[in-house]
Amino acid sequence: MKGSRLTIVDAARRHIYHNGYGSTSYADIAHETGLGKGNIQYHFKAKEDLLHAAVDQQIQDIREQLESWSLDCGTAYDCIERFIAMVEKNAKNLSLHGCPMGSLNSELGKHERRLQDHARAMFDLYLRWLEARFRSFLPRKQAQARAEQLMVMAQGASVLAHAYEESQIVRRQAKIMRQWLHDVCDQS
Amino acid sequence: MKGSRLTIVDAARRHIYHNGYGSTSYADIAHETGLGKGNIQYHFKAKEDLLHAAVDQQIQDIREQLESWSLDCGTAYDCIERFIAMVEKNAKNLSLHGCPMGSLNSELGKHERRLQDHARAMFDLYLRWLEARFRSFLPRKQAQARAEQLMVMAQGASVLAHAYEESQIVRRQAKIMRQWLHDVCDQS
DNA sequence: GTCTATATACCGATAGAC
DNA sequence: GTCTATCGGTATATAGAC
Repeated sequence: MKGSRLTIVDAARRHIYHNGYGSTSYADIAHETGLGKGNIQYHFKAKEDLLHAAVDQQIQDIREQLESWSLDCGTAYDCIERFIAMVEKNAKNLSLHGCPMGSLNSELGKHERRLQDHARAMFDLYLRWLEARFRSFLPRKQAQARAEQLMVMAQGASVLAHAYEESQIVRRQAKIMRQWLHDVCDQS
Repeated sequence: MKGSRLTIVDAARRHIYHNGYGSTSYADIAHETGLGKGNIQYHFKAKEDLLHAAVDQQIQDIREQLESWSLDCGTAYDCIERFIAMVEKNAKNLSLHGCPMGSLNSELGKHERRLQDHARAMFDLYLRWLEARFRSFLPRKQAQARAEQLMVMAQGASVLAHAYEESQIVRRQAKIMRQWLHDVCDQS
């Protein structure tokens, strides 16, 4: 049995991912958790607090994910391919709801720049981790550029797949990313 | 002196692009145009009508843009590079507000799938136009894949540039797109 | 066509009973 | 901790005066 607070944050993450932050209300979370609206507001006085908690938990998940990849994978190449495999594995959700990281940043970037500063930290985690892997076989500046390029491909695939509600777009782009990664390694 | 209706649609396009559809109200458009709220609602009974009109006008703009590119540019290669040049030229706006086409589709895809069906038509226009240019030197299936890949890069660059409010990301990716286009032509 | 006024609903936030 | 009740603000939408 987990505490109310964690239940609320889980529901908030899901609802924000599926409907966006602006279309997420206390009433929605109350309905989804079965708790009263006042209870949600006892734990999170302001709506912004709810978002910060949801982002914090997601950041924690990403940290653990990247750590486990670093341990599991042998070479830097395998690590980066693991990232691509993650994108491909989530093809269905990406086509249905977009990327949880990208779509949240897009929404908050429009008119909640202060909150977006926090959401951007998710991008930082992935980018710095990818850059560190690329640095095993590339100079610093090139490693940075390659990490950025891979993230651009992943985000672009998510946007297009979501627009067309077509998970095959993600799978096609994952294949292209693998070929690209292979070529990048060859050239080094 | 242009009519009220056109004034309203222009303001709606700008406001929706800068703030998102969900955060655009009749009062916002009234304030931005100097017209009364009731006047806006006389021309557009439902808020959805306002979005449809804004999207329709943007579709018209895209059509004219693509037509003029087709006339101006000599080779198919030049046409495609013109698309890349457009992305690069808009780097500043993309970093400040995201891509008008991508961010609108992302928002509507979350909880307004019906309206998103209309917004997706903008993607269709660019993708079909790009595919037609690639077909000058590639078979149908490959041309389709290349058009999709280029759009993925453009959208990904927009998302990342918007998240970091950093227009240089778009410029770096435009350079990569040009190199990619060059390689694609070479291989054919 | 343009405006004011109003109906109705939902939101975030707060106060207080249990 | 959990809930109900309520306030103030704002949204879409409608009715009607000019």
